[in-house]
Amino acid sequence: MADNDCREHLITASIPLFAAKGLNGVSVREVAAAAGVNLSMISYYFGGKEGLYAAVLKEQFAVLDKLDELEQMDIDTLQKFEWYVRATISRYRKSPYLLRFYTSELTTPTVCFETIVKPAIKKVVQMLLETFTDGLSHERFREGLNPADTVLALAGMINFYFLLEPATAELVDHTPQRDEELIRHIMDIFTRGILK
Amino acid sequence: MADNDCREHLITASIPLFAAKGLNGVSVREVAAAAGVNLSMISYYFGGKEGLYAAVLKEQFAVLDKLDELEQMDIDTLQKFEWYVRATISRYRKSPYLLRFYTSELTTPTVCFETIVKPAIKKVVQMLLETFTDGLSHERFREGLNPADTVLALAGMINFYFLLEPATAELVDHTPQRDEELIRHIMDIFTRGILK
DNA sequence: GTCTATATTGCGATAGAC
DNA sequence: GTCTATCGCAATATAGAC
Repeated sequence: MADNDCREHLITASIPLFAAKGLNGVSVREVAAAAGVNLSMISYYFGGKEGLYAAVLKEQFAVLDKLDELEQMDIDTLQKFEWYVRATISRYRKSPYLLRFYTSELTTPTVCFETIVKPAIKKVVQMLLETFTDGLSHERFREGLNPADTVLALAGMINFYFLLEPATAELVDHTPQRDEELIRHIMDIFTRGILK
Repeated sequence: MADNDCREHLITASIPLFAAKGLNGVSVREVAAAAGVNLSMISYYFGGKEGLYAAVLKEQFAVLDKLDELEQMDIDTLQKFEWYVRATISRYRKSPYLLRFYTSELTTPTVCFETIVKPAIKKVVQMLLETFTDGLSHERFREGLNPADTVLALAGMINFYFLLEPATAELVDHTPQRDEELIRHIMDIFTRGILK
């Protein structure tokens, strides 16, 4: 195996395993076999199983950095929210394991929660809060809206839809073909919900 | 230890442990110590660790049965949705580990997912779908609403708020004192979002 | 029903050869 | 860098005494 292909193979192979079974549900032997790599390479490259898991999480959450663009965009607040919804959905489509790591860390946190996951979530929420308060002055939002409740409501509508997929696949069509309809639907409820 | 106090002690002590660390993150020794009970009692009463976990999940999800009342209530559709929101929040307050089992099973399912969790979730979603379609004829809902997207949006707003608590506690006030404000806020967005 | 003691398996990590 | 072989430990489960 040339150079540190090993390293990449281990990360790639362990993503679906960690996502499906969690840190404790996966053994180093299992990961090594899936990666087609010797068991000892995990300690060599990552210092152990937890190190590999941390590397996976770091890579998974790196995609959230793109959300920074939102601040400098020259569009109105509601368009920014729609951009967030659209970016979130496209992120979950491209990175189908991200939400699992997200919620797995929220419910059964590892050491990575404080260092990687919590900061990432706080950053997103904070960005949404700023977007909302920025828009308060020149948008026609109705009175009495609580900023936190408002942005969490929007985030909840999208994220929960994907979170529930394993349980509702037979009840609700979760295919990407419906994504545009879903976006319009969520934005319709949200927009009518917060405008005067 | 009188009668099968052992059994109860084991369930009670293991709830927070399983909720915080998942099935694989907890050892039988740990549970036995927390319950003040001999290790072998787990196999005696539950046939092993997985049996104890299944018993815990069954008990945790039993509270969802109360949602059946909703069907026979003689109130309008929007009031039914508010009752659901209110019942969900009060359930999470009384049973603070329920959401963790919920999401833990959704992200890293055990054998209990198919037998306990998925049926429970489907039942709730189905009930919300019926509530919505029942209301379609005599409520002034706007045209073009997708039933599934609509009820999942409502469920998402509530559930996600609680799910994010570990990450946003410093950013958002999650105390029960604000529950009434949260209910009103979610219902305001939802109501404006779906009415004509 | 409850205990102790133990059987057995699988785990993560690494020493040392190449 | 990659391998084999193995160490030491912790896991679940249970046999058998009381």
